[in-house]
Amino acid sequence: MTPYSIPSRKHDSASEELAEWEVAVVDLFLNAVQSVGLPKSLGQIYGLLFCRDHPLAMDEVMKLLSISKGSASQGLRSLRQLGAVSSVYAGGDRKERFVAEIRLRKLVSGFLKEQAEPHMEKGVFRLENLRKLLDDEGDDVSKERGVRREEILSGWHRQMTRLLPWVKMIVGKSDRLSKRNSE
Amino acid sequence: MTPYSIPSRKHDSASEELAEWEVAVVDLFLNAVQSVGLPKSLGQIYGLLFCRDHPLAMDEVMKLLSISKGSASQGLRSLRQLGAVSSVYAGGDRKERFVAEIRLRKLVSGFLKEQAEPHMEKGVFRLENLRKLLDDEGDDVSKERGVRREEILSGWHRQMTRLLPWVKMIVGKSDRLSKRNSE
DNA sequence: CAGTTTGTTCAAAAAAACTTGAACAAACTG
DNA sequence: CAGTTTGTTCAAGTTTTTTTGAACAAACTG
Repeated sequence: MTPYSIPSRKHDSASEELAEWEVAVVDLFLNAVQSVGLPKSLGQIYGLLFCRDHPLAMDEVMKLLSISKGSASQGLRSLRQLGAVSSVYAGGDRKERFVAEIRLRKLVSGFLKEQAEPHMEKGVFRLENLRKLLDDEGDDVSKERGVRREEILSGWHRQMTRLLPWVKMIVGKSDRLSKRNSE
Repeated sequence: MTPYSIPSRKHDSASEELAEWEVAVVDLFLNAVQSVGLPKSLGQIYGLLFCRDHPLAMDEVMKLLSISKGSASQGLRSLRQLGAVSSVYAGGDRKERFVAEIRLRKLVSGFLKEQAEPHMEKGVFRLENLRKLLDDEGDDVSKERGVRREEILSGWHRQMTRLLPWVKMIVGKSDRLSKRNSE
């Protein structure tokens, strides 16, 4: 377009706009997180940090992704809670800066701990409640049917509870094999 | 409330209202499906069918759950596509009736096939696109960084691809152990 | 066939989820 | 301390998703 190549001073960390491939990565994560039911700004932010070698501060994230202060703040908090980013206070600077966690094992186990496990716990209470309702059920035919259903659900719950550790283990293993271990 | 207990003739299949425990089960599934990113009407419908011993027709589902024709129609179609319900044409009746699949193995593999696998395939194309963009990247420093990221993403993709069969296997195994096998 | 039953589709309405930005708080700085 | 920088919160606005119901199609029925 312009006769001379775009000037835009590049400092790697914190250039003013994203490289084309970075846009593609951000978009990739945007889609990926939506598929597991997380807000897309989480994906954008994580994707950006994933691309960079050096920590970014919140205002840089806002500018590079053109998102609001609120989204950036809340998004970074959620990502930290998921264990997907960690913050560092580097440089003489007072700013908090963020880096992406890139060990799949950590990402998966953080996701499971924050998303799956709470659901499993809620499930325990729902099953307890169900048993209580069945105790009170007057109609014997209905009650018998309900008891059978409760047994099935309890079985499912037990099986899902068993599955989670395996998922962590399998992902962790491959992670360890694919590169030299870093933890 | 009323001096005499509610009359409501009960025929098990297709009584006019849900037992208290059935409401609890419907609500349980409503929450469960939302946690995996599916519309809540899917959970309600599945939950209702899960409770019943006999197939229900669409109009019965609509009435029992107070949902619209459109929701029932679309919901049942999605559930069938996921392999979570199957339809039967029983009785002299021309109506299509539905029963819930209650083998966890089937439910999980249906979910993975319809939800997870399409995402994994899309991932292949995204990675291809990323490599193409990196070929075109002019800035050598940025390109080098991008290539490293692409390697990480490819590794993740490979690992997730490996995980899926294990999930099916583990759930399938426990399923087989917990009750006599039925397939 | 005219009428009935059964089920699908899709535009519009409703509900849910996400984002924004202004107001606020906290911590530093000169 | 008055001023600045950094970050959080939340009500209001926007966008996305889901639900509704009326119109339509298909298949049977007398």
